[in-house]
This record gives sequence, structure tokens and C-alpha cells, in this order.
Amino acid sequence: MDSAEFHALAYNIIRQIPVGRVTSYGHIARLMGMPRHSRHVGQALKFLPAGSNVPWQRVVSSSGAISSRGPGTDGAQRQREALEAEGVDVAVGRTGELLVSLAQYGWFPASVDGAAVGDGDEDEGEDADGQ
DNA sequence: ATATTGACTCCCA
DNA sequence: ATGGGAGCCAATA
Repeated sequence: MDSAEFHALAYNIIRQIPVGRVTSYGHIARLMGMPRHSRHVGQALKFLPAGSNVPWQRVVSSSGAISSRGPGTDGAQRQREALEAEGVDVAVGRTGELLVSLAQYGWFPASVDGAAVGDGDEDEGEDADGQ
């Protein structure tokens, strides 16, 4: 698979995250059939062109924490605002760590439309969507 | 071509 | 529950 295809697939999945919900890099990678490419999902978001309809803000780490990619960047801050605007409650730690309750807003379907699940490490699980 | 980094995750102390 | 270290795959330097 090409990096461009990887990005496209990642975007395709991220676009399907419902409003008011968040998921993790690792899960997206898993849905793509590449559970070991968690970091590259974030990488793809970095390649994300402006104006795209990809809700990158709904993607956080597996701990539900928003990675503060640099003290001089406001990305994490904007991400929090965007999430709160969608109704997602974001907790802020002492040092400004942004935490989202995955138990409450986490969205982890076993598979999504257009996703290629099934590449080596595969452990099917029921939708943890506990609405 | 080799070394380092990165919007990560998991396991063990 | 928290903290530190190793594992991973690609992109960049």
C-alpha cells in the first residue's frame, strides 16, 4: 500500500467517527488492518490538507490523552475546543494535559465501512459502544 | 545507506 | 496507580 492510500484509508475511517465521540490512533490502525501503524495514523493527520472534512480532533491516544506536540503549538488547545464544541467533556491536568474519557466518549467499533480488517494480528471484539 | 524521530502502545518494575 | 523501557514502521535528516 502506498502512503497516499494509507492516508486516504485513515481519513476514510476518521471521517466515520460520530460527532461527540473519540477514538484512538491504535484503533484506527487496527481497523485498517495494520495494528502496528498507530503512529502513522497521526503521521497521516499531519499530512492532512487544510479544508478537508476529516475530524482529526476526534483522534486521541489510547489513554484518551491528547498529545501536546510541542509547547509552542496550539494544536492540542484547538483540539480541546473543537471537542468541547461537539459536546465532549475534556479534562485538563495540572500541566495542561488534555484528557478525554474513553469510557464515556470512546468509539471503538469492530469494523467500519470501507475498512480492511484482517491482517495478521486480529482479535475481534464487540462494539464497546455503551451509549 | 545508516541513524534518529515521531500527533503511539504495551509490558514490567 | 504511576513510571520507565522496549517494540514498531515509515518518514526525514
